[in-house]
Amino acid sequence: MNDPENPPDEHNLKPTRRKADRPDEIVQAAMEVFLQVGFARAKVTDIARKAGAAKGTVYLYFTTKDHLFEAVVRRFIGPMLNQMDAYVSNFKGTSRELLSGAILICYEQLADNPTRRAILRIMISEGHRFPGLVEIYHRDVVSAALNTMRRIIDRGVRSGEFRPTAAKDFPQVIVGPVMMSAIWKLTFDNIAPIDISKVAESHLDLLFEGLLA
Amino acid sequence: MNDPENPPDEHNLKPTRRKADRPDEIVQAAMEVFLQVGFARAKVTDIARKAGAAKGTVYLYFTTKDHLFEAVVRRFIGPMLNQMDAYVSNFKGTSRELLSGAILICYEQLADNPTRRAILRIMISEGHRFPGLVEIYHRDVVSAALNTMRRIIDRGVRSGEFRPTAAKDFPQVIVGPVMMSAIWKLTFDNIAPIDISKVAESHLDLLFEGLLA
DNA sequence: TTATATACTGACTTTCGAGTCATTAAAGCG
DNA sequence: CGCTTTAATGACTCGAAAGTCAGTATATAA
Repeated sequence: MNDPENPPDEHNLKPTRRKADRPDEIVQAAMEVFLQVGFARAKVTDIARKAGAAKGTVYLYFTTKDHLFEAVVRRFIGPMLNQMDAYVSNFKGTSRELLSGAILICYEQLADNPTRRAILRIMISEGHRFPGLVEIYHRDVVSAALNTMRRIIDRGVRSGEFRPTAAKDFPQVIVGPVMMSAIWKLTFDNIAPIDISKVAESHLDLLFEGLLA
Repeated sequence: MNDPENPPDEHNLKPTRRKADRPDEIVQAAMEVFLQVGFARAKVTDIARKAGAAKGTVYLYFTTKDHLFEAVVRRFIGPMLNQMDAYVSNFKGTSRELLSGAILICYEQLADNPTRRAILRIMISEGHRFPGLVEIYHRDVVSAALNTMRRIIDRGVRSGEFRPTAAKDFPQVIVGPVMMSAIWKLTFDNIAPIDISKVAESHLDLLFEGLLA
């Protein structure tokens, strides 16, 4: 390919695409608009304007509003929880500390972060129209997080720190309050705001110690 | 009223409104359609057809699609958790049993019931456009349920059965897994179905006993 | 039976926004 | 500088669905 006498694929670098980053600008703008008004009420014109372009430009890069939507979701799902695995793998302390940390990361990643919350809302409200996206979200985010939880619980059980409970089979129970917090922020926060860090604290206490005296 | 010589307020009963129950038929039909396709993609014509009427008829009773939507939500929020209070008030057993029962009712009412789940989805996805509805939902459903939880926890703490935890201040933590189950059913159930009764069981075990050995 | 009021209808009007495309502007290149 | 290719534009088309209303059907009253 990089045969010197015969400049390889001459279009590669030279044209210096004036705007190779237009697509991402548009995706970014689209995310903001979807966040504010949801998919159905988002106008392509508005997205374009926010990206500093005209409507036609959007259709230069995305064939359809639906496709643009897909691109947005893929783009923002991607960098979601690489953090977690790294954290878990090289951890040395007790399983309690480990699980606490992991759960706190979940709060940070899902409940605290407006963009991630927006994705969640989108999945819930627009999900049935885009089954492919839901699948990706499930695999890359939900399932991934739950599996991490499972691993940690296993670690704790094997070390004798944790009781062998059914929690391993239903990590949903463990992260349930995180989901609750995210939904709350999305929906009820202007009526009755909650302090996520306090919720998290209470969550961890209850999770480990239980409610009984 | 059947005074022959001077018919009192002649409009009152006589016309025998041929269809006093039309509005409710329409609301019912609207709920079904909203449940299937969401608010934005629901067509008034479809709602009308499903109610066995023509589009014009809908606008005879509801000035706007938005108003119809409001009517639907109000109608279905209403009879949501009267069950709970009755249950709690005349309960005699241990607080653990009481709380277990209350939580199971929550699962039944929110996670198991398709209509209630639909309302939840609507609140999450359409909420910002209808702040009044969210407020009602919060007051009549969410806040009501959380307060019941608080009362039960208090009862348990006073009787010495429960530890005095911060859970009383954040009952969200306690019902979090219920919310998670509802969302799961709404969003991921065809990818990875869950058995709600098993989730509930695991939830209760963990809640009372905690995770630690 | 006729007159009048009420319930209902669905063809029509209007609005709105997704998607197109002829045109313009700019960049690269000899 | 022209010539060509590529990026971008926004006025326009077109379909879809909300909302209207003149007209029809049915019931009650007289």
